[in-house]
Amino acid sequence: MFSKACEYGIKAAIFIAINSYENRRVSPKAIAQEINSPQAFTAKILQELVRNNIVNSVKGAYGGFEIEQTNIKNIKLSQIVKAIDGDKIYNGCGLGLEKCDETHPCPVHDKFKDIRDNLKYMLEHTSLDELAMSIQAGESFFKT
Amino acid sequence: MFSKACEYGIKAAIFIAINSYENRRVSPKAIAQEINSPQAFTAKILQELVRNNIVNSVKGAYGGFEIEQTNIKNIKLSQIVKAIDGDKIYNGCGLGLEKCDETHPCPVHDKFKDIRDNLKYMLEHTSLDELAMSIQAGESFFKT
DNA sequence: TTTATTTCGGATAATTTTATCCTATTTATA
DNA sequence: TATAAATAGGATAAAATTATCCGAAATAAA
Repeated sequence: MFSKACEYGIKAAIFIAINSYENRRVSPKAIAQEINSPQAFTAKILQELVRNNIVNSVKGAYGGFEIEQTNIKNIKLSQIVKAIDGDKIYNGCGLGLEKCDETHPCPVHDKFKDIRDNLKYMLEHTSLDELAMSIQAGESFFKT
Repeated sequence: MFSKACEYGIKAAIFIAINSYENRRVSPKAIAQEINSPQAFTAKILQELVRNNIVNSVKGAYGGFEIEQTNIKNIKLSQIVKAIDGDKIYNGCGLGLEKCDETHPCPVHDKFKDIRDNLKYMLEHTSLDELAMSIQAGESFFKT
């Protein structure tokens, strides 16, 4: 579904959100430990999230990654996914055709339509805030 | 969504089905041309479909790949996907957790539930026959 | 201003996926 | 039985993804 990079990116963003609500910046090291991901690779993905203005980074002592508290509710899963994996997951063709739409569909186009629309809707309507809350409430988990 | 191998496998199976209805066996070369895929790689994927009893191969002169006509209606997309990509697409965790279920969910588990269930249902209820018919009717296409 | 801390970013390596090539094996037919 | 036509399968290669390492740049605080 998502690439590993994207999975790490989503989990990292959630963890940063949780800490930003507590006014704490977090390091790639702390993030990687918490979400169970390779640290250096996670750091690369964080750079990508920074470039896409999803998280903010502060260099130097007492620095780290953070998200402006007022933004956490506005950030949608779709933004993170798009920043890392692009939008092929809900805009691409299920069978890899370059051009695939109503007028020139692949054999599974119609079958996938609802699923892809639902996926897109879900990603565009799920906020980082929701996900952070469920972790904080102990209702969901980063690691198995 | 699917791997390239799986995309090729699905398209190949559809093309074989169409030809099997006409009592024609097809070669990896003909398949690759029709579905726009690399021939040798496609041949590997065909072997996998043969091993999973989804298509039948006949070696030697006048040989090729075929599917028993009476089976075409019974073969579901889920069988092809499972043979090539496994079932992680609808049984795996959206964030890559080894163990992720109702009692120990990842942050997006609930959000993905309906989507994955719908995907699973669709794959399990879409037959090769349907897809072959839509191609034959000129209602869908293998290439862009 | 120096030092310690921290992210940034380039280089590289490992792994997986995708793709190619070549030979062995099988089989129908002449 | 010999031959031509096919698939099977092993060995590689290429490309993409995942992962690691290290020095440069930035920054807060002593």
